[in-house]
Amino acid sequence: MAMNVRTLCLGVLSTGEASGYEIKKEIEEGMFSHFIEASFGSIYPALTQLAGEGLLTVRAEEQTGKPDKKVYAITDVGQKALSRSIAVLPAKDKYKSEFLFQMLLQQYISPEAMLMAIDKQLADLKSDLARIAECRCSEEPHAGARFVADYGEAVLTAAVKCLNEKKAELERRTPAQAAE
Amino acid sequence: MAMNVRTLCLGVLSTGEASGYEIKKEIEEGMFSHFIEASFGSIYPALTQLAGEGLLTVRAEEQTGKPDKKVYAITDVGQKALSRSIAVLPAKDKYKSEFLFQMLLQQYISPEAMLMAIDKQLADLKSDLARIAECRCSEEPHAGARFVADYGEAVLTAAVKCLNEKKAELERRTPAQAAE
DNA sequence: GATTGCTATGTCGGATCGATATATAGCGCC
DNA sequence: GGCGCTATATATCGATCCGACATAGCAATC
Repeated sequence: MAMNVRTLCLGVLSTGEASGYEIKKEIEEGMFSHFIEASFGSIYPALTQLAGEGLLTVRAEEQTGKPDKKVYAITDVGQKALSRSIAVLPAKDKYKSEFLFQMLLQQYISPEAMLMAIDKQLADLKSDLARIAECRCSEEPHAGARFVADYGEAVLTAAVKCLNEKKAELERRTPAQAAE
Repeated sequence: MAMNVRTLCLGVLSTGEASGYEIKKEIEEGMFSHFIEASFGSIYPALTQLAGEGLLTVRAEEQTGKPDKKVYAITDVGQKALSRSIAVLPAKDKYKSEFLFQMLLQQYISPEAMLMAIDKQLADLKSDLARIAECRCSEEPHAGARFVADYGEAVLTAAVKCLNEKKAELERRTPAQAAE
């Protein structure tokens, strides 16, 4: 599956027209946020390229009180290219975690630093869970959105549960530092 | 936390000396594999650079039946640099999934293609779980390794459970294709 | 009226990936 | 014997992508 920023933009635009800025927001806050990332430095060039190839149309929209924006919409050619891309068996998930790197090498840090890292991880996980709950309410729930929300919720909930256990265990062993 | 290939190499080498090739294997098969990735194209330059800066030592080792290898070992300076790096609060986890991208846009693919993707994802998750179980046995279990193994197991098990439910639900709704 | 924050587009250096090249050796296979 | 495949081992290089920065208009707050 050719999963690059091009395909990502086509995917977001298949749910409705949007500007580059709005695509970034969708990637950061919307349903796509749970399993994908992309920066402006790759989104804007990709949009320009896709529009040049006829997979997207551009429309300049003037706004009052805000800067003008370029609204992109997917074309039939673009939709077909997207369908072709997602018909291929997906590649394996990629997961990168500085947190687990730190936990694996915990022998080199203090118990306090470890507790702080765990608390930060718990906060991150919970904010992700909250975002999923928010998406469930705000967007009309089609099958795809429900699938992703359920999967994300299951995984994040399991992570939170495991971390709470680890934290309790750690506080039992170092009771002096447990009083935050 | 400055989490780049340099820090990654220092982290792997803090568990014992190794060649570039062995570091790659550790990243692919060992304890680090669950939350980190790096290619030869970034590992080899990083090792050369780190050795040039005195954070690593190099030793050419001749082997019979195999090509010679350069064995790298971490120095005191390197160990201190590693400790400084991991003392910082970790950045947020990064998770990229072509699978969930496909599931979110499932309206554009056939139920059969969806089932195949789910089966592949299940196979990937189970092979990851098997790898964790293997690491638990083969390596001597220190606190860090147990932490990472427990966390990974919790998350992957939850994902498998969720996917099995989704698959059963899908097969109830499309019983014609369910007979594989 | 100054600073901060949000919307919006874009560029650019550097980090990283993925494919490829090179070389040696073992193993099965017909 | 030769052929392909796999494994060990190092290295390079183009394409991709991130992260930081630049720019700019307008709103709100202080």
